[in-house]
Amino acid sequence: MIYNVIESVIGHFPAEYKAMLEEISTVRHIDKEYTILEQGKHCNHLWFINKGAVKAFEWIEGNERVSHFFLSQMFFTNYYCWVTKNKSDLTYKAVEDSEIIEIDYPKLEALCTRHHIFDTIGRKMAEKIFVQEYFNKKLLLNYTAKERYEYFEKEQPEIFQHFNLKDIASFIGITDVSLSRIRKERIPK
Amino acid sequence: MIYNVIESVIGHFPAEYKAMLEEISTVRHIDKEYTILEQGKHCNHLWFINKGAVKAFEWIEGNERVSHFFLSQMFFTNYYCWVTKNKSDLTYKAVEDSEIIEIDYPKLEALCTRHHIFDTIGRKMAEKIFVQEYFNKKLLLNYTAKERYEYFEKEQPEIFQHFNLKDIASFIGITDVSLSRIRKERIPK
DNA sequence: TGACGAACTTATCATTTGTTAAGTTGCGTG
DNA sequence: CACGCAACTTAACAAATGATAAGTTCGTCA
Repeated sequence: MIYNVIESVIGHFPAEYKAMLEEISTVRHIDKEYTILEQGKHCNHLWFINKGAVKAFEWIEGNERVSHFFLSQMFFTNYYCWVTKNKSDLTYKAVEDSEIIEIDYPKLEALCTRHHIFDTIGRKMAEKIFVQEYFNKKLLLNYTAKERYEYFEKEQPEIFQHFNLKDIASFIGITDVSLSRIRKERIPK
Repeated sequence: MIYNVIESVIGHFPAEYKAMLEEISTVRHIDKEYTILEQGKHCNHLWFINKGAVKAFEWIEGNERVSHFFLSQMFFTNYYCWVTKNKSDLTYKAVEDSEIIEIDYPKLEALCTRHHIFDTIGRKMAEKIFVQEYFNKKLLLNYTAKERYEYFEKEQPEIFQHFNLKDIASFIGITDVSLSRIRKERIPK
């Protein structure tokens, strides 16, 4: 539930604010393969996944380069777009039939200026996004593909239940063929 | 000048606030190789470089893995520490004799709660740090070592005037020997 | 139920990067 | 001034990853 996630970050979230948030939110049921936001378009929403799974990727020389995975009970948006006001560098696509809450960003900004609590939520979320990016950058810089694979296998096994190995390979920074080789070498161990 | 940098971000920065900032700041002259913040210690400051150059790195299997370069007229700190309250994962060291302004973080936080303008500065800076990390992560994920080298050579040539090639190689994610090879292959072109 | 395609694996060879060690250059310092 | 050291390069070989193509498995759907 979206309020559980919010309250885990800021503590109690009063009913009056819940009502405000609901006013600018829409629940959407989307099919597998549905494109939520396309590369080159502006990002005007914040999303929350009630059920399902979403990936974010970029076209690099004809291949999808996956940079983010989002699962049930996660918020997602292109924070880079919000900060820079640029068009989206990524495409966001559902990999399963999903139910998402779509929150209007301009209206959310308006709430932020009028109610400090929304500002706090926004800041805390931005901090979480930063730490996530920072961590993943360190993983890419400091560890081998094999170590990165083993990390995700051990620490984020849920990913393997929702995304295919080609997308996971891309996320790790290697090809699907290389990942297959790494997986093979691990079995006799 | 530090105020030019601040005003480039938020516009006019009134004299009364300048005085407040100066009260919690100390100008320090440090030697080449001086360690400003050590891995494993808490990060309680924000720094601004009046003159000089600073690198941030982490010990990975006996090698320095450089993750950040900072030059004159730049702010720097370990933002990850501020967000998570963890001890520093990086060591920050001057690579030249430098002059830096050291700003007390707890006192800065106190100013933030009392004067909204400091909060705004903090948020804008955090956004810049995020975009920087995001960009560098994309560079690592989407481009080859050679492309990354060419990017820095073209877009950030100042780096080459202050940091040695071993540190630059580390920053790009390869060994100094590999970087040397890449540089060699480029000359006959 | 049978054909197709997506997901994944395997094999082979090319390319990139790492590792080790030796060589060169230039600068600071006793 | 000469010595030593740090920065950088070069060479030879090893290891990791990419690219291409073919093979396997399995679920979907006409």
